[in-house]
Amino acid sequence: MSKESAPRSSLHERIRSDLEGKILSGAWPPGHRIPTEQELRTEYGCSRMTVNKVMTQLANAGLVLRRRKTGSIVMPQQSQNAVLEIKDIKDEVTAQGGTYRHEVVERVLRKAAPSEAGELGIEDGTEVLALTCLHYADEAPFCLEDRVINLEVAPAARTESFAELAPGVWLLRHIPWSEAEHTIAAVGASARVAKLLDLSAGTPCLVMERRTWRQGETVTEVRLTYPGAANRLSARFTPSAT
Amino acid sequence: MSKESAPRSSLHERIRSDLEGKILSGAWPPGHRIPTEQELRTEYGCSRMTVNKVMTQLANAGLVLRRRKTGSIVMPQQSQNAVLEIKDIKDEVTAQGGTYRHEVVERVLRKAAPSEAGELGIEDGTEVLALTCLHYADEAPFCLEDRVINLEVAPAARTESFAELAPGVWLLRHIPWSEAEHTIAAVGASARVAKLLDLSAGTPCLVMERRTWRQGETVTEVRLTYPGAANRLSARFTPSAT
DNA sequence: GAGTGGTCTAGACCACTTT
DNA sequence: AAGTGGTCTAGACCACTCA
Repeated sequence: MSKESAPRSSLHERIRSDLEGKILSGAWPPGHRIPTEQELRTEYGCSRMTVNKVMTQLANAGLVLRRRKTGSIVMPQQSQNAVLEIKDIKDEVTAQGGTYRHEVVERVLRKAAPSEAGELGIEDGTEVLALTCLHYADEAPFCLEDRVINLEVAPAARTESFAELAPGVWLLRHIPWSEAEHTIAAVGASARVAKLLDLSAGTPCLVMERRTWRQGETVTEVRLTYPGAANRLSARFTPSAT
Repeated sequence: MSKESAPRSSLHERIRSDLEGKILSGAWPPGHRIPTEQELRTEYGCSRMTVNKVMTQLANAGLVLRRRKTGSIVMPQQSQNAVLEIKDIKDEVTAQGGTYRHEVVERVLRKAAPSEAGELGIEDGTEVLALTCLHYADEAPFCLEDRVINLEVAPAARTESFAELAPGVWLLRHIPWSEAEHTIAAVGASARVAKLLDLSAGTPCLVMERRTWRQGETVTEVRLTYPGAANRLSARFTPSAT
């Protein structure tokens, strides 16, 4: 069997759009039973593999719930779980037309303190690199970066100055991560933060802490402090994950 | 051709894990050329469809870059773009073993003011429902919710008291969303916020604004204000999207 | 022109779940 | 026992891109 015409979008994409539309428009409300793969195959005049591909994608995206024997239904209860994209610092600035630069304020090679080792989930005395950087937008400091790098996982960082590439970007290029954890909070600026970011003490700041692992080993832990009023984290997204 | 044994995990899952391991461990560094589908087919002794399925997933997850003729490579530059999950307010509390309740402080049915209509991207005079709610954890207020609902899209909200279900959850159950946008910032508590959340004015607070659309129409806009010190948003995730 | 991925098919067997 | 999704195959044609 051969196909005949030039498909602007692929068949499974068109089927997917069609089904997504029915779900997101509310035409098929949560809990609504979706035709079986056999029925869809007939409806769209294609093979079962093709509709199966679409349904698998929709299930991964969390739009439908698939069950054997009873068939698939529209996901009964959409999760409020949503996701916020965290952008690269440089991109944040340049996207707004600003000029970006960063500066390494402090660079200390030392052994992990016991408390630190516990936090990082590494052994006492493991060598780490502690960095403090300032990120500037149009020559005004707008982000303070306090970072600890596990040299056991990222030995190449030992001799890296981070003058050209900021630590975050450098790490991404050299050490792929497999898992990460974020925490975001609002805190008043400490004396140190106030001085470095040129604020008055107590100014509300957005603090993001991120820890990154590669295959179970901690790669790095970083705290990014932004003056809260001037800078925002934002993102636009859809409920689909695929 | 038939299969013989009981696969603990499916074949494509095992192939995927294998390839992911090679990429995430660094054995295949960014830019490394991945065997062609033909080679993988031979290596794993399966059909091309199966390796194609795996490679498609890895490409969707952003781990590999696929190109015709030249073949696929490990994604040269992992994006720092990551995602932060935003959880349901009630789940946030109960996950920590607290007791949760909410209270509707104010409920006003009115026509959208011109400025508001502009923000929401709706027409002047569209009827909206403005809500103010307090969310309590163990009887202490921990989140202030200011919400506007577009009644044109969600007419059922007109007669809903939101006494049982908080507005966020109610909307999820009744009006599926297709797109959303988040913004997070740190601000000092205003007099109004301080009073409602029982804080002193100027206390750093985490403010999350979320706007939700369904098929291009604004469904709702909400501002959630959390005392910054006590509450944090956090999430754990992997770079894979699939 | 040749190599690669993108897509699709027709059919098959299996696993799970409900009846 | 029967219905449904989960997976896999062998083969095919096409589209894109490089040489």
